[in-house]
Amino acid sequence: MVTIADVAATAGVSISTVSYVMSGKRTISQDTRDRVEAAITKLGYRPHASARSLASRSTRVIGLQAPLRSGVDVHVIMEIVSGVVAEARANRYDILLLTSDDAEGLSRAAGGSMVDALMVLDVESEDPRLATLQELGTPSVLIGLPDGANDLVCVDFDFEAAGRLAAARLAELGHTRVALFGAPAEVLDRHTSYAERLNRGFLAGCAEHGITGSVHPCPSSADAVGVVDDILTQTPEISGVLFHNEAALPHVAAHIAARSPHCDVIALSPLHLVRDVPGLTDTIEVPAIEIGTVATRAILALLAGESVDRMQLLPPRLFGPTGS
Amino acid sequence: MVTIADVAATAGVSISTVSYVMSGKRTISQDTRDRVEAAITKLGYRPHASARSLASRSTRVIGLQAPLRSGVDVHVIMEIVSGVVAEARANRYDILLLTSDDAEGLSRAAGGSMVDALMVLDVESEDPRLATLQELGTPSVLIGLPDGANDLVCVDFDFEAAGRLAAARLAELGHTRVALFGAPAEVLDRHTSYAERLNRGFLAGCAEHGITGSVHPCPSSADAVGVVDDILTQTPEISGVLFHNEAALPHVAAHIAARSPHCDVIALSPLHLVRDVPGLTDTIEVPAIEIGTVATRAILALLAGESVDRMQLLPPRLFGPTGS
DNA sequence: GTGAAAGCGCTAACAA
DNA sequence: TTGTTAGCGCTTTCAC
Repeated sequence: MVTIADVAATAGVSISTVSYVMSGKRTISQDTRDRVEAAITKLGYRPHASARSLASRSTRVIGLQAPLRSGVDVHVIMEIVSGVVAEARANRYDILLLTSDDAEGLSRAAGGSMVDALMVLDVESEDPRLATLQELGTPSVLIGLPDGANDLVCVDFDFEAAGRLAAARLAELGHTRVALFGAPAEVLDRHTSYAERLNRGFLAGCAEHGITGSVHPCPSSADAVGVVDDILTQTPEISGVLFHNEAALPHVAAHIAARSPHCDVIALSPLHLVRDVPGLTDTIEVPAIEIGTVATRAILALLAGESVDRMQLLPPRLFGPTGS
Repeated sequence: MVTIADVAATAGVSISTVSYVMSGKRTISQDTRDRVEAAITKLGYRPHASARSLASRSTRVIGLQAPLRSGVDVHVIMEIVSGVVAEARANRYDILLLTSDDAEGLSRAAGGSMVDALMVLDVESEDPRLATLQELGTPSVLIGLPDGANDLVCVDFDFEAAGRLAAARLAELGHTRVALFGAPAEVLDRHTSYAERLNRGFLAGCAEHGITGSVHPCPSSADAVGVVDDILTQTPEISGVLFHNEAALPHVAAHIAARSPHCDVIALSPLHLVRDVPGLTDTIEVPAIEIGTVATRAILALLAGESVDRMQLLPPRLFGPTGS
């Protein structure tokens, strides 16, 4: 293994000079810098991450607790994760994946000094991990919006505003009886924050516009077609729908278009997933990659000791069938 | 921060004794052991991961390069990853997520001693990362099956056998003209190993049973319906289909059942994704979690210096509509 | 059965 | 502008 001492010897300088060339924390003469960099390249030197983090008390690793649970939208999780990884790497951070979605995984990573910061996805309204995060004192960012006061930084899509926006749009289209088909029952049972906020916003938006709205859980499987069909049959007045379940959308979209051609359907989804889905009136984008990017920037800001907004909600945007 | 010295002082023993209590590499008297463990608990001691790995020359971290690319089946990737994480954690290993799917990410992680081993998903037939892995000399396992000789350990589902099995089953059902709707064109263009193997096995199976088979790329979007429809219209003799595109399956399944009720459809998919999809004759399971588990066991075996099969292909299993 | 002490490879004072 | 050196917190020889 090539060590900093090898580089120093090859370049004919001391090891601290090599260290300072790499960190840029000291001014180095051009000549010295050149020789050191040449030696680094020649030897293929890579600093030993553990040695570095032991000495510098910083790992340049962010712990990411992403759930691989059922019912949660895999595409969205994947995109958030890829946004996180990309932004982290762009700032020379790596990602340690913690999927056991319990608090112990968080303490293990932080307590063992494996990470400089923690990011937690899919936060529930009353999430037991929050207390752990507070105690740990490790810089942390949540993706999601738990209830109650806490001084953790939260980043999320503004699902409540999205619900309102959809209701407003459906009212504008002239509908007076509308419905939200949303997360599967198991997600609501866990009190997943985003699902509850979307429901709340949608109903509030309906009230504001004097129209009647209802919300219905929707399974992610092919069963969704039957569920949706039943409800549209039972309540034939429903003429506008907000649909938020990426997994079920392909099953359902064509079906609604066929059975109720005059029904307007707004999808809440990452745009690329609905690009070719027929029968959609509009789409409200879930900016999944951006959520990951913004959350990561928040972590980087915390690590840099900068002040960070305790809550950052990305506003919804409405796109027509051909793109805004 | 609590260090091993604090524990030693509290327990009234030396630092090395604490270390040996934790590692179990030395026999310790019951009394000493009790006092040390009490001190560890009392102080909430967690060994510093970097210090440990610097001294022991082992990180207990596995680098996982998982693509978050388009066209690749997200559910399957997610399940493989969750299988990997679960098995790794069960053996006290953590996962460092490397998504930039280039060779540089691998050298960075291995060269910087951030990981003890590497795992690479979604290997292509001629994958530029293989040369890097060979040079690095880091214990590595591929999920996928590249062409050509290499001494890397490969784990995958036996897509070729699955193709054969599907062809045999369709022949058994009496069909003489069958088709495989498979991966999107962009996946084939990248020469992704599994797609090519599936095609090969399917066509070979058809030949073996004296029936005519054809293979067709299939987009993952809602467009799939049109593509499939066109082909079934152009070639009305097709009466049996093997379908391998999880994303498109929900769009297409009901459509085929409706337009061609006598057409048998076999899905190649993780079982839980097809549980409620109507109109499927059979399903060949893609055991995604198991792939992750088996691949991780292979890495653990390599790390333990045990001998490992250079190629481990998980055999396909056929399930009827109600399960096996 | 236990302790003392020499590193592991790096960073960052402190010195020059 | 550069070098010397004391740690960072642990593992593991060597010694008792």
